[in-house]
Amino acid sequence: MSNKNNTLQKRPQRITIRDVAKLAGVSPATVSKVLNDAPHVSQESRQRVMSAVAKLDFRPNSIARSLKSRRTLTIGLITDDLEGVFTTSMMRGVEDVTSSRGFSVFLCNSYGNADKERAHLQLLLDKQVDGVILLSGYKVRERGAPALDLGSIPVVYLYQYTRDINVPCIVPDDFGGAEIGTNHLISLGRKRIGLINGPYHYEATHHRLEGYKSAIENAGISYDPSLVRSGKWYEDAGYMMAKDLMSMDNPPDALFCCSDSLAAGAIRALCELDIRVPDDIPVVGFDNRPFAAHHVPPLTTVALPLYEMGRMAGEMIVSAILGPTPEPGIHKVPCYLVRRESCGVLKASYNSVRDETGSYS
Amino acid sequence: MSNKNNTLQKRPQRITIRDVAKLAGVSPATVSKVLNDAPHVSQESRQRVMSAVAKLDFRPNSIARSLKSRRTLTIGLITDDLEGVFTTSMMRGVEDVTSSRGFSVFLCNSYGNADKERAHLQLLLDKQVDGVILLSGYKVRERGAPALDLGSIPVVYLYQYTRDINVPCIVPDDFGGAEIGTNHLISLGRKRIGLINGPYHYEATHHRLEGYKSAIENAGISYDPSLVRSGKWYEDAGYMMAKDLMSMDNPPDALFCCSDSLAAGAIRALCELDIRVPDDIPVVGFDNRPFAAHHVPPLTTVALPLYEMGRMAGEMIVSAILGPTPEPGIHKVPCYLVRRESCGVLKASYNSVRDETGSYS
DNA sequence: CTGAAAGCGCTAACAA
DNA sequence: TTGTTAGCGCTTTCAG
Repeated sequence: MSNKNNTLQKRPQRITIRDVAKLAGVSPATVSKVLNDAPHVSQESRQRVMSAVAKLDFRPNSIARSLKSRRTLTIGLITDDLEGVFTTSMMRGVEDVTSSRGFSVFLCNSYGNADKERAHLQLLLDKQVDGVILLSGYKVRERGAPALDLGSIPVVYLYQYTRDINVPCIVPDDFGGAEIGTNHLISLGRKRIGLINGPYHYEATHHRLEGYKSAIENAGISYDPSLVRSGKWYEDAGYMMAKDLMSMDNPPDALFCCSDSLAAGAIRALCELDIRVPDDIPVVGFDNRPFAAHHVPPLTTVALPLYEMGRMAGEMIVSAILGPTPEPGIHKVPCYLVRRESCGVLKASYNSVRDETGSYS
Repeated sequence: MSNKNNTLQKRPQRITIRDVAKLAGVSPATVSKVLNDAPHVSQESRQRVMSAVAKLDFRPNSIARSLKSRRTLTIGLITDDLEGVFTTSMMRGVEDVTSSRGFSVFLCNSYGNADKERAHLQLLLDKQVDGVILLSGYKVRERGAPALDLGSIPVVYLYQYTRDINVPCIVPDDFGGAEIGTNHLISLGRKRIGLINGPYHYEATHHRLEGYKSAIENAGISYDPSLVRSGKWYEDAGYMMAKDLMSMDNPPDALFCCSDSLAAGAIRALCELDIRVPDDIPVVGFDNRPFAAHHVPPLTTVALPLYEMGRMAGEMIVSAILGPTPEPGIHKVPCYLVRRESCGVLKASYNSVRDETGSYS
């Protein structure tokens, strides 16, 4: 039974390259060439094909094209935590870049579960994706490789350190970020800068400590380990560590906190101690979380370049697919300072930041 | 292996159904039948095929399958605002459901721009998606239809009212949610409940007002319009409206705010006026934003069922594709109350909510 | 410059 | 029950 008979209800037969060929009075091969900007087509044929395409509103079927060309112009994006606080900015970066290059992205959420990751990867492979981005909310990833062997399909790690050194891996420049934050406090004339850091099982914690030291020492201040604290990333931990630091005989004259939550907790502690921010103690945070702009006082903070990281991951995966092959290994994306009132009064308007306490108007 | 820039690199030949057939000593058609659990295959052939599949680690090529079957088991998810505060929960719901049904989802971000939406839809059509979900962060959508005619491809609207009544449209039950919030305050013995609402160009605003009225009147309290305020959704607006309400000769004895931001602003105002929350004035918010759990005091709030809405959208689109055809028109998903301290002391632990001020440990 | 022909990997009639 | 055949819609030699 020919399916010309049942064109009506189910899936109306779409226009094919043959229809275009017929209307233009050329062969399907010629239409294909025109569609792909291939050479060796007369101006005349090209014109006729183009107008036939326009007239029929023809669009080539990507599936058929992919089957032949073995390219789907499709990538998979697997995230550990779709609702993670850092995830969407990176996703947006990936999506912007890849879609501008004509790629589509399959969204997969693994919940950090290896079985789910494997299942998603399998499906992606079946669907012949051209590449995969593995995005993590900076969780510690035990595994150094994807949960499934991807064969020759390129992979890029986003916000996730890995032991697999043959693959590009995009992370923030935590060292540089810590330098920037510390230097800002130094530029305010502070000499005893307390560091409120995260737990040491995070890579970032070590890099940020080193960046802090580097800035301190470059300023000719000697590193004093008694000014350094480490704990969870949460608000409460910041509160505790700040109280602890301020109770020293020779307390710090500024606080650099390695997350905005820590900074919020620290400021709460300072508040309770009747220490004014920023007049007595300026405070710098890290991350540039949306709430930082609405904190009281608004937080000066070292911004994580999440969107840029996402863009870079997108560019790298596209590059790995279309060439040239990107450099494998760690790629650090610079952090930048966002100045707000927790480090001194600003005259102009703040850096514009999405309104976190209500983003719909 | 040379590879010029922008030259598509082809990947090595994968194992095909013919390889399996050869190894199993049967025809490709038989392999296909086994793979698709079709009848009329001997137990013997089935066994041999299965073991050949296992031995070769064969996986059918979805692209080839799709070309033939005209089904891609793929849907498109277009969001107005990938970084919107309500977006990811819904996305997660969609992803959970669709992936459990064997579908993959293409993620597209339109930035609320019709041209971008059109371009994405075009690409999705080219890639032969089986269905599309249009997700909005509850922005007002001027257009009542997708930016591109999708022909016979099913569409579901998520968190977005539309004039297109032939399509399923999933929204929260704002009316019911407002009833729940208001009733909670009534159950606390309050009689003059102030309503701090959003702007009237949102559908939700009207529904919530009606829900409030309904609850009030069902409780035998007569509706007093002087207790109702409307303004932007933001914190500042909540502050202003609360101040205004509390300056009345006969001020409210409770406040129902139609967003958590409004509630935060209202509480700030009450604080300034030395009015205690919840003892003098209990306050209920709306949305159950992550910060609500960490507010001081933690906010009792009417939760938007975002994840459930996402799941429902996923179920509907799958249903529209595989049958049975889902009911078109508006589907309201019930809101629910989350009790925290802004309405009275709680003995037990709070409802568990993701930690918003630092979700990584 | 153009088009006929041969597939990409899989499915589905239809014969055997 | 099985295998043969004929495509899905497009690309790509390779003769003409």
